[in-house]
Amino acid sequence: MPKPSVHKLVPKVPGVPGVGGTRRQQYSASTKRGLVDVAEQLFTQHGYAGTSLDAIVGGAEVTKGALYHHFSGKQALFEAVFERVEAEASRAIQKSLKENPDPWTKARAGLEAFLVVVQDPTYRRIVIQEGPSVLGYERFREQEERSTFANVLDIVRAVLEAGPWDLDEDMQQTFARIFFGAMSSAGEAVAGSDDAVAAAARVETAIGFIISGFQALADAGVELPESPEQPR
Amino acid sequence: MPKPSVHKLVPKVPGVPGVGGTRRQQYSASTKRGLVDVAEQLFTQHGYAGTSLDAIVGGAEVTKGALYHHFSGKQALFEAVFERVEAEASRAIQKSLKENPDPWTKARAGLEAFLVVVQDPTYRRIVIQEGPSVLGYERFREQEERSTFANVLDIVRAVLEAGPWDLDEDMQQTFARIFFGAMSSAGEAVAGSDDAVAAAARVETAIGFIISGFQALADAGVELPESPEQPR
DNA sequence: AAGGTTCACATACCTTGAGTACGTACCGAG
DNA sequence: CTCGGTACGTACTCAAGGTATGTGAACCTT
Repeated sequence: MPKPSVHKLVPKVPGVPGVGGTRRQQYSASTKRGLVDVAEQLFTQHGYAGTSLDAIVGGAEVTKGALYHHFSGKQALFEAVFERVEAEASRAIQKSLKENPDPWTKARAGLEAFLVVVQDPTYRRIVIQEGPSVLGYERFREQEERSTFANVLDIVRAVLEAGPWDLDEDMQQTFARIFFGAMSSAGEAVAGSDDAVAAAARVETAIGFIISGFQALADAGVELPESPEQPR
Repeated sequence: MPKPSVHKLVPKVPGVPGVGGTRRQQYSASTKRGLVDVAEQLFTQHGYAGTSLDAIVGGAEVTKGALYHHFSGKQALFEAVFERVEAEASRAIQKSLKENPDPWTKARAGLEAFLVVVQDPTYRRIVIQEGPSVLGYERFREQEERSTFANVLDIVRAVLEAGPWDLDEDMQQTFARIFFGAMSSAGEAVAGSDDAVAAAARVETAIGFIISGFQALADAGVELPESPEQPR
């Protein structure tokens, strides 16, 4: 006795198609989204290894057949969750960067947005904690490269170009990496703190101080040593 | 037919005990070390999830009975590996800090040592990549707190005390966190680079520049905003 | 409108691997 | 010498990821 479809049947009106594609496509996309939703929730709560596929398909009220129809396996499902979480975080940060032409205030706004993102339990668990292990370092870096890290790189470029220095691409990337790591670690400290508000204030003070150091060097016209040439 | 012992029998001389305890204790410690050795190697190569206990006990030429006699499970075995890797890294860094009384040169020496450590594939895989996921964030942080991070905190304290600022404990911790994250991320960039030497040089240039910013602020006598009071 | 085709699942099964229960040999104490 | 306990080895259980195959509903064709 096969289970009846859980989808509510909507009458098909030929001239008025649903928002996207045919009914089958809509239903398919719906169950797929449902799986990712449940997976995101369970992965956040119990981690990757601690979440069984049975629990996921049970929560989504489907079976493993559905899961393996949409995803090649557990890891692929995690990757879908990962991408969605990363994308949302990236959008949140970019949004805060809009309408901040001045690089210095832009940097501080970005920092603040990043500190908010990194306190989201889902982002912490999926991206920071489980991401490197589940995806492997290569894929993890690839994903970050074109989302959250891209934002940081953007900010760092703006700040560096405000100074008297002329840095090549590698050097800009290096500075961005350093600030990205600093902000990640700082964000973790904030999220792990008893008093997140006070901790966030401390972080902003500290990084603000570092930025002030940059400004001081910029004002003093201090040169940066040339990026060492690659002897190939 | 139970397998015979693999241990080479050494004659027991009552007056001259082996370097540590009785023969049984030596054998026991030997197999335990063997398990950790093999586990470290396999975890580094194939990751935590990708390494089966059968492979570990096979490599160590024992059985699961031995493994579960010494460790409560797979995670406990990983933790033993983790602690050893962390301890070794910490010792390497501390060694480079000896005989560097000046805080600024001490900071640069520590940075250099850290960049070497973080290029070790074992450290990268066990501590950075798999650590947070396998141990969970709490245990991971606990472990780091009293090893590698302690070194960074030490350095940061020395640098901060060289300046005109009087920072409370929380603020010192915050700065240490930030620099720890910066150095970790920078180290990963170095390790993931095609030309590790050039990348390391860039990192040292960049962080050196940041430190210069500190020195500039210190020389100018710039005050740091007071750490916000905890309202509770 | 009827029929066939394909997609979107459901069901049943296989396999791997972590963990457990229990048996046994060897070391050490008396 | 023997007796107790430690340090394993052996055989099993069970959970969980993955696979093979069946089935009905939706789409397309005429």
